[in-house]
Amino acid sequence: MSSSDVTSTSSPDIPQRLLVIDGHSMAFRAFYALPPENFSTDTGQHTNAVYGFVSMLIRMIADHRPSHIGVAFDLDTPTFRSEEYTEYKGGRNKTPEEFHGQIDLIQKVMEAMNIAHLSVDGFEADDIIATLAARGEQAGADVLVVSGDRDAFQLISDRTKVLYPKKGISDIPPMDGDAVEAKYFVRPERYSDLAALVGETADNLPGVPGVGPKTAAKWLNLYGSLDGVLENIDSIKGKVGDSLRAHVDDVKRNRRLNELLRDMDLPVTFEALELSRPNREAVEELFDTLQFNTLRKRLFDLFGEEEVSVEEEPMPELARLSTADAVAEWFASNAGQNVGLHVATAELGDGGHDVVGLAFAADDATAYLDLEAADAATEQAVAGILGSESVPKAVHDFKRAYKLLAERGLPLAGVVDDTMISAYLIQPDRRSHELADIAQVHLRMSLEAPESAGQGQQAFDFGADPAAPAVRAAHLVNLLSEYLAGQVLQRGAALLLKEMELPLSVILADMERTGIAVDVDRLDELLEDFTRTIDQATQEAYAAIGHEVNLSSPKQLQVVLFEELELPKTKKIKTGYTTDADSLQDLLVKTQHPFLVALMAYRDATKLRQTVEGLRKAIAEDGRIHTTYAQTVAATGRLSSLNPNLQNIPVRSEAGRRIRDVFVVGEGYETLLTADYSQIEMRIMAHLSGDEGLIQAYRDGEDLHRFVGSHVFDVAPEDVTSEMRAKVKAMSYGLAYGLSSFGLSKQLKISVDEARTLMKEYFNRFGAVRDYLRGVVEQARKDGFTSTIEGRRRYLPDLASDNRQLRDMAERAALNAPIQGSAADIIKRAMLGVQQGLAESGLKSRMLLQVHDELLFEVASGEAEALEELVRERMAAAAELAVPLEVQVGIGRSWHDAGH
DNA sequence: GATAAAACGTA
DNA sequence: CGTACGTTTTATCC
Repeated sequence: MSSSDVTSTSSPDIPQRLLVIDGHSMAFRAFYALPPENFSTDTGQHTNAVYGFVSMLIRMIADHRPSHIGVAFDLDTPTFRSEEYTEYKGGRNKTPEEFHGQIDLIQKVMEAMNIAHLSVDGFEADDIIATLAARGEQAGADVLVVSGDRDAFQLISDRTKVLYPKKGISDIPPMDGDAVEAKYFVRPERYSDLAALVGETADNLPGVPGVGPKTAAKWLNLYGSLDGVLENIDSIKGKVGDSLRAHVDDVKRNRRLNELLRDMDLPVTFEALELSRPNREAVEELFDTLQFNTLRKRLFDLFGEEEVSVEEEPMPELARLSTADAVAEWFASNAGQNVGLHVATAELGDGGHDVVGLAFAADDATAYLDLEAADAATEQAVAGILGSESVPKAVHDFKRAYKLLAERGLPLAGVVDDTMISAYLIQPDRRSHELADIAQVHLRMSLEAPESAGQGQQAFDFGADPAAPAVRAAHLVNLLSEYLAGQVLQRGAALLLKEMELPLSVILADMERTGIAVDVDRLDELLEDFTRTIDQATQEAYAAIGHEVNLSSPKQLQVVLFEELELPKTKKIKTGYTTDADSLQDLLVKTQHPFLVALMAYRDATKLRQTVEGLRKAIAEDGRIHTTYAQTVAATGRLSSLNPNLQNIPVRSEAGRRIRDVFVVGEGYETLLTADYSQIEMRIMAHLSGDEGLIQAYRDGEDLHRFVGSHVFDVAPEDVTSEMRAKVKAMSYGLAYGLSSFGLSKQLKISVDEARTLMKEYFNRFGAVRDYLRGVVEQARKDGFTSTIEGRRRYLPDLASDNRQLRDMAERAALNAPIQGSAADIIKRAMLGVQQGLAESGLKSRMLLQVHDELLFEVASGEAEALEELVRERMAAAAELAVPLEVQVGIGRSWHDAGH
């Protein structure tokens, strides 16, 4: 049996999730987000709300993957609420002219998409929503209500959450009971009571003057409910008590009106809300008249990607581990096998995550441990399991799990597989290695548990209980680990996984947790400085052209440069002509126009300010910046750094280096120490090519570029000019990237002929390099992959593509991957060696950052000399090449000082 | 409101 | 028409 993602019909094997949307609320949101003047058809019908609505809907379906959807709309006719209270929802502004007709159009789109929409005379959309949500719950589905109306909070339960859009609908966590309580100090069941007391301006329902959520919540929590408050109304003291007594009728009325009906007599069943595929023809026709073109593709892409799921074995029965004995027993009875582990988390208000439980999956058994409910003995027992090297575990995203557990004081060791890393080693070019994706790709299984597999056990009820999804994840990790292990072995990556990537995860986790200290005051000074420079450059730019323009807008700059100033055209890009830094420099040389000078100064300074602002925001409570290293992103095997990216902190310009100077040694440590490999990629090229000349030059410790220059230009080494050296240097590095003579000529601003001659001379003298580069591509075409020195592969199917551009790109990637990748392997090995050395020697100094060929350390008091020796030795010993690995070390109070 | 494109910082 | 990344801002959608 197979089923698809969003189009699952009556197949019972996907957990049901109902999305209930407040149609008007979302339409208005869309309307005010998009300017109506930019969205209208030739007939003059505005479509901004329609466009925004559909755009958001697509995003919501993609994000939340509902099995059922219902959209509720209000009617213009009176409702039972306005009958009772004529001012209900009064005082609202009239809907703008441009909004007219758009609700009708939205409903037409819903019909074309086969999405149920409802409106009922005499009732509000909110009542329909409440009724649909209730029916969804009765049918056993999870419910997500999308509404901009706070009254919807009363619907929140174990099964129902509310998406209350602040700005957009993306990337905001749905509100659950805890979120309501955090914001309003009462549980969702009491929210309507609170709203009755406080009032709701949006509905024109005045509350008790002087009473806000805090006071209302205090009363409600004291007396249990609004009824309780009213029963004790005379015992409430003070001005607010008087105020309450004076407005008690308002409160009662508010409470009557804000209660949503959950049992309306609706003409649709829950089954009728089931999401099916859009009616393609109807959508095509409607989008033709609406003149929606880009949305069409997004919509069909959404429904186009069919995910196929295989019929699967039932998931093993779930054990709840709530005692230390239960933990010990479970692991004893599953001893000897790799256990899939998933760390269950709950979202914190600040965007962080908190560990709430642990799910385990062996081959024939699964277990969940609720850490929030666990007593000390149970936690201690599981800590013993987690920290045990002899209990083998498989995890998805080991580094994250390790950090999460560490935050809670729990260890994590004995991890023999990380399914994320395994998947990455097998397919390093994939953009996502998330559990849901790789489970789909490798197992054809969905992260969402088939309900049938649960055999009706409550254990697999996808309600508020975090156990079910966590156990499902652990189960998939268990299955994936077994499957991927075979693949990893087949592709010769087993050692990379076990001896490099897995131990590295721990090192990276510790580096991330440690972070690096920054001097906040200096950072703020820089911000001011750069801002001043920006202002000045802005004024100069305006003065040069006699009017204002958004200097950050390439589009507007094109108009200024190529239309107003009629400067020579630059390189063509999709949107016209480029205004990038290289081109501006060219234009400056050609025209000397003062606007260009000001613009370039503006660009420099804004870039620097952005960097500073980003760093400023990234400072944690401990005064340090904690980056996150991505271990499974770069296709070559490099790490990448994000939130913030600390691998692209400026260093080339003087102003940029001032930013490096704010990264400083932290409290309790003596200084920073930086160590970087000298010309590691060139050395790898010398090694891989086996070129005798290059190898000898490195062995003799010669200035490589001077040496190469003397051969290419046929002069004595001492007669190599700095210009010659620069050319050769650019060419040497360019070769590792697949640089063409055309590209070289552009970079060096020389003729293509001259560039070609230069390359020819180079290859005449260093023929092994040419042979190597040719051989790499040839071998890759034959094997389908390239390999680094450590055997890390990159698969390049595009080498066989008919598309010339794709094929050329793949060839350049093939040239570069073994070089960049080998360098990545070497520094990873160095990190392992250094860390081991630190542990063995008992030094207190610690590794903070990795920047591809550089490691930055925080040096403990008195350890500078010992650390330098250790780092030099371990980095140099990270690989056995035909040439020596040279390491440069610098020491200083800041990253800048250490590096210069 | 969501997404694509341009620009630019690093190795 | 040189590889590998991440972040920010603006323009676009009709």
